[in-house]
Order: sequence, then C-alpha cells, then structure tokens
Amino acid sequence: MTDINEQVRRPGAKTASIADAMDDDARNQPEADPALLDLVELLFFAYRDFTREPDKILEEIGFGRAHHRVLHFVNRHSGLRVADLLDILKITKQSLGRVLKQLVDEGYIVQEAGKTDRRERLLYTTARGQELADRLALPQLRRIAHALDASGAESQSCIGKFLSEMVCEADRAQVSQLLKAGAGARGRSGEPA
Amino acid sequence: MTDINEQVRRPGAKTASIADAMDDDARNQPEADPALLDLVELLFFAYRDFTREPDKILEEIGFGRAHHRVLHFVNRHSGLRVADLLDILKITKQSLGRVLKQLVDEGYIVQEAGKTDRRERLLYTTARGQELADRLALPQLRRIAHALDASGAESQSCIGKFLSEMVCEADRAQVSQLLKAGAGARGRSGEPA
DNA sequence: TCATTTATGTCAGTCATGTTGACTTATTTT
DNA sequence: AAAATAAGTCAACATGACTGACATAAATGA
Repeated sequence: MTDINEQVRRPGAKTASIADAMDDDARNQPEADPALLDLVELLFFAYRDFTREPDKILEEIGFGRAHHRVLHFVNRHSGLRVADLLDILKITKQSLGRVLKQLVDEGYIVQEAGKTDRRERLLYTTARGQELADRLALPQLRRIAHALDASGAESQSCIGKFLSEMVCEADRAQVSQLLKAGAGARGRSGEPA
Repeated sequence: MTDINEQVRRPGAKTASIADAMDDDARNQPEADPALLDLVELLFFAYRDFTREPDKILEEIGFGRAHHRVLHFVNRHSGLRVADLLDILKITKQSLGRVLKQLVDEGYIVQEAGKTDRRERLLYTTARGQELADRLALPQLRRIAHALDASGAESQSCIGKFLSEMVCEADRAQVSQLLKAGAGARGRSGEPA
C-alpha cells in the first residue's frame, strides 16, 4: 500500500460527548465534529473490507454480491417471500428476479407456494445453498469476531445498538423484528403478513 | 414496509463474551454464534441506509455514489494524489478516471502538479466541491450523531475501535494514519510518499 | 546520457447490477 | 364478476466496476 503521509490540520478532536454536550447550533451542524467524519470514513473502510473476501469467492463461481445478499437472507430467514426480499434489499423486482432465477436454476434456492396464500413463493435454501451461504459468511463472521474481540467484550451490545440506530427510522422496527426472528423459521407454517 | 413476521427458532443468544469465552473449536466456527450473524445483517442495513440520502441528492445532479466517494476523500484529505485515491477506493485507474474527469470538468475538483514530483496530480476541492461534499455529508453525519447519541456517549470510542478492526490487517495502519492526518492538509507542501 | 520506471491519462470492450415501463398469470379479496 | 395482489417476464437503458493496451511526461539510475 502506498503511504499517504499527510499533515495534520485538525484541532482538538472531541471524543467523549455527542448530542448531550452540543448546543442547539452544533446539533444542527454535526459536521463541526471531526470525530464524526472519522466514523464516516471508518464505516466506508469497514464495509469495503467486510465484502472483499466473500466477493472473491463469489467471483470464482460466477456470482456477484447481489447473489450473496439474496442467498444470505433466504438462508437466515427461511420461508421469506419475494416481497419481503424486495423490501429488505430495496431493489426492484426485475433486479431481484435476475439473480434469484440464477440461484434457483443452479440449485441453491427452492421456491414453494405459500400454504395460506398460494400466490406467494416462499424461498428456501437447499443443502447446496446452505453450504455456500456458510462458506460466504465464514470470513465475515471471523472478521466481526476479531473486531469485537479487539474492541472489548462489553462492546458487542453497544455496536449492535449503534448499527440498529443507523437504520432509517421508518425501517428500524422491521429490522429489529427480523433480527428477533433470528436464525430463520425453516419449515414455518405461520401467517405470512 | 411489509411486515415480515417470522417465527423464532433461535436458541439462547449469547450476548456477552466473544473470543475470550470461546474454546478453540468455537473460535474456528464463529458461525455458531447467532449474535454475530445479527451483526452481519445490521451492518448491511446500516450501510444500506447510510448511503441512501446522499444517493438521492447525487441522483438529482447526475452523479453516483462513486462521485461521492471521490469528492469526500479529496475534500477531507486535500492534496491527495490519484494513486492514493486508487489505493483507498480499491478500484482501477480507469474507473476512477471516468468519475474524476467529470468532477474536474464540472468544477468540483482541481488538479495541480506536485511541487517535488511534477508527475503527480494533487487533488483539491473547489469551493463548489466543498459545498457539495458538505451537503452530501450532512445526512450521514446527522445519522451517525443520532446513532451515537442513542447508543450512549461512551460508545464512540468502542464504535471507532470496532470499525478500525474490521479493516483488513494489511490496510489498518494506512487507514489509521489517514484518520490521524484527519481533516486534510489543504495547501500542504509535505513530502508525497 | 540514455534506458527504465513511475504517475497519470485514455481508448475500447465487457460485465454485473441497478433502473423504468409495460404486460401476463395465478390467486385472493371485495 | 371485478379488482387488487404476488409474482414473473420482456425490453431498453445507466452506472460503475473490470481487463488489456497504449501514450505522455517526469523522475531515477546505470
């Protein structure tokens, strides 16, 4: 890596308080705190590297990150409907359709008509799909485990809270419900909303 | 948003210890801990929403997320070389070239030959570029300030540590150096590595 | 000095993944 | 029976990645 080696121009660098210690003016101008800009960059770097290892694996098998996302959510939240997936990924039906079709055609995902509403297509990973999902998740889980370890055991709850609160107000409840449902309702027979 | 409403199948949900309390086997199989998978998903949702507001602004002016990334790093780390940017973004010269050219052509960024090495093109934002960078950063800073606030004031250092440790080992030193250099060395005359 | 390396820029083509709009089919709801 | 909903599909298009090849200017080194 190239060494960037820049000069420092930053003033004092607040580290402790945020909104608590901000007056109304500062609250409207969060850009005043350079520590927040550090977090903007760290989030970029963290996510960049979070996706690099799976991306490499995906490339070998002719898939992309879009396939990973679909496979992950179907695997973890088994029995998900297509509409749920669209809402999670915030992409269009057509975009999803392309990658989903490939995943189905190549035997990673199966579709099943809903029991109560047979228009719905409930999505499940096959054994093959679960294997790939696990293989893709492994480097990400290792990375997260390392980062939690390095930032202290007590950090986990605060990281989770922080990331949850980074989610749009409008979607936060849905996301937390999805997480509560957790490792998927494989074989669920529950009511599809 | 559609209500997903799934059934729970998850067992106990570890929350406290991570690697400290893991035996060697568990350390090699971090996928065993469902709380880590929650963080995988939260990171996806957080990043998804972190980029949504700027993306909307960008769309109005015919730019994309790639322009934002370039503009951000040039603005914050003024005097950056093209090679630095390639290394930060991990994209090819050709990919960068296209968006950089647009940013220069439309007066957001200026290039200046390096003083000690005149092959280098040092990049700076214009007033117009700074305005746009600030406008794009604002919703992201607001979101981060909110999330820090909601996860407790003492959380900031642990979030920063966590995100730093999410970065690839190989790049971690460079990233932390970049952050130390902080809000850019505008008008720097220092040695370009 | 001359050859090589480095930093940058650019042309041409390709691919993955997102977009809109329009339309079909099956099924449920009213 | 009509309308709404869930899903799938066709076509056309934009963005932002990629590779490979090549050009130019400037620095470096034998």
